[in-house]
Amino acid sequence: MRFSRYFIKTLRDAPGDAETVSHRLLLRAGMVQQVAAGIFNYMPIGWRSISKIKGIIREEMNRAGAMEVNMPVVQPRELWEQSGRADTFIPPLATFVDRRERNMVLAPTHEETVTMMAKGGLSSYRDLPFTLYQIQTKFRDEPRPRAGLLRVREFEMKDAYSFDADQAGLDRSFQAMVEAYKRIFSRCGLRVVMVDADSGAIGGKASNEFILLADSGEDTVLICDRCGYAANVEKAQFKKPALLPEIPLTVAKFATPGVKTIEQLAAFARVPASKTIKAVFYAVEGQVHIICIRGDLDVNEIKLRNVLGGAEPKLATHEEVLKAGLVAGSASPVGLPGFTVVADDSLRLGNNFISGANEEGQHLSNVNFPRDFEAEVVADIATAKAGDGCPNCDGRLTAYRGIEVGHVFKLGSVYSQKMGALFSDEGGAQKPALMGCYGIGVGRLLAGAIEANHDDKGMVLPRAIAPFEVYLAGLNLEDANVKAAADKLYDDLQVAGIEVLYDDRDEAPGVKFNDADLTGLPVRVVVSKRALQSGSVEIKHRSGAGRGELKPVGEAVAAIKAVLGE
RNA sequence: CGGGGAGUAGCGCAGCUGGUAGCGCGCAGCGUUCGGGACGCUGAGGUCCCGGGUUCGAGCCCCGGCUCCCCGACCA
Repeated sequence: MRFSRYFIKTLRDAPGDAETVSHRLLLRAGMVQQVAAGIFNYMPIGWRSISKIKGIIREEMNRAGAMEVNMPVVQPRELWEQSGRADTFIPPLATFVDRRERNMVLAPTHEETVTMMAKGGLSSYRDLPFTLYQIQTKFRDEPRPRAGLLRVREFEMKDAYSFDADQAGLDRSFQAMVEAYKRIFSRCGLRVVMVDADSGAIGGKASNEFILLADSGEDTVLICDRCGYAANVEKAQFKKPALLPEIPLTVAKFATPGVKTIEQLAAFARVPASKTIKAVFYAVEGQVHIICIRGDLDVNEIKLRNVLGGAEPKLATHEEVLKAGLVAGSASPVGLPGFTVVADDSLRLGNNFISGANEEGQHLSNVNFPRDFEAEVVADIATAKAGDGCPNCDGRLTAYRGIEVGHVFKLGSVYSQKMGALFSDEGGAQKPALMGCYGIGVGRLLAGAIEANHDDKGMVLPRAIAPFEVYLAGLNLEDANVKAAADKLYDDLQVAGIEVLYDDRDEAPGVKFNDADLTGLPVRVVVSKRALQSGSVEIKHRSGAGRGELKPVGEAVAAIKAVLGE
C-alpha cells in the first residue's frame, strides 16, 4: 500500500480528552475515531490490526474444532425474559421498540440465541459435544466507558459456547478452549496469564480470566513465581500467618484516648497489627453487618459478597453507622448483640486480640474468638496482597497489573435448562446440555497490546497484529534513482508476500520517521540517496534504538525477512 | 448515580473590565529545502456546544439543557 493513496491521517497532537496511552496512540495513528462515548469508527489501518487479531482467533477456534456461526445483534426482549436476564443484566439492556411495537434489545452477549440455536440441532446425546463461536458486535451500555478501546459500549467480541452431555465432556471442551486461548495470545505476541477468577453473579464452578500484563491495567493479579499459582485479587487466596498460641486471658477494658485506626491502636498498645481485630461495617440489603478481620488484613468485598450468598455489600455510610449506634474507631461485636457478624478465618489464628469496647476511647484486651463473640459466618474474606504466602506452596505472591482480554467459564445447565436445550441420554432420559462460554474482546486486545508495547515515540506492535509488516520510507523520491530503487523494493517485497506500507509522500524525512515510529510497524526500511551511494538500504526493527543496519539493495528482501523473524 | 473538569477552525490552544475572534500545527498554491515533524510568501477554513434571557451590543454576564473527559460507584 502506498501511503500517498492510503486513507490515513496521522496527528501530531492527540485530542486533549484522550489520556490513556493506547487511546492517544490509536487516535494519533489514525486507527480509530470516536463517534460517541465508548463508540468508535475504525479506519483502514486500525481495521487491519483488528482483522489480523480476528484471523488468528478464527484459525485457533477452527483448529480446536469450534464451528463459526453468526447471531443477531438485535433480539426480541422475550428471549431475555425466558432466560430471566431481562431485568437482571448489568448494565441494563439497551432496548428499543420496533415499528410493530415489539420490545427489542441490543445484545450484550449471546447465551440466549446460542442456546436457541443449539436446541434446534440437539435431540440425542449422539449430537454432542459441539462448540459454536462467532465474532460479533455487542452493545453494553456501560455506566462509564473510558480509556479509548479499553472499555467501550459497542465492541467486537469473539464468543464461543460449548455443549456437552456430561461434566467430563464439559471439562474436555473447556480445556480445549483454554489451550486455544493460550495459542491465540501467544501468536499475538502477548504475555497473557490465565488466572483464577470470580465467576460473578452467574455462579458456576470454574472461571478463568486471561490477563495481559500491563502497568496501566485496571485489574490486579497475584502470581506465585514458584508454583505458578495465579489469581485475580478478587479471588486470590493466600496463607495467613498464624500467631504463636497463647493461653487465653481474661478480657479487660483499657483507655485508648484518641485512638481511631488500627495503626494508632497497634502503636498505642505496642503490639503488631495482627494482634488486633478490625471491625468494618457493611450495609447488606439495608441491614448493617459487622465484618471482623485480623488487623493486619483487609476485607475483600467480592469474597464477602460470595459468602453472603450474592447479596451486594456496600460500605456503610456515616449516617448508617450512627443510626446503628456503632462507635466508629472503637467498635467490635463483643457484647453487642443484634448484628449479623461475618468473621474472617484469620481470627482463629491467634489469641488475646485487642478489639473495640464499643465506647469512645476504650478498647478491650485479651479478646478471643469464638469465646467472646459469635459470628454467623466464618470464612476467608481477606484480600491477598504482594508478599503474602502462596496458598499452594512455600513461595510468595507477586502483584501485577493487567487488562482482562479473555474470560472462560463453565456455565453448566443454567441456560440449557431454562431455554430447553435438552437431549435424550443413553437411557432415554431428558437432560439439559452442559454449557461453557468463552469470550475474547477483540478491540480491547488491540488496545491492551498497545498498552503493553509502546515507547515515547509510538506503538511497538508485535508482527502478528501489526497492520503492516514493513514501513518502507523513500526519502528523496524526486531523485529518479532513489525513486526507482524504492519502487522496486516495494514491488519485490509484495512479490515476497510481505505486507508493506510504502511512504511515497513528498514529506520531510522527519515526518516519515515519526510516522514510522508512531504506527509501530515491526520493520522500517529506508531508501535514501545517502544509503544508495554505497548501494545499500537501511533496515531497522522498530524495537531497536538509533539507526538500522545498511544492507546491499540486492539482499534487502532477505535481510528484511531476517529482521522480521522469518 | 456521586465528585471534579472541559466544549472557540481538522488537531492543540489563547481570547483582559461585554465592543463583533486569534496563535501554533495541519490544509491549498508558489518557491527554497531534503536522514528525525525545515523555511519564506500567499490563501482557504468559524453554528465560539444548543436554547432562552440581560444589554445599544454577548465567545465573555444570567437561567435552562446537551455532549465529552477524569476520579469513584459499577464492570458475566
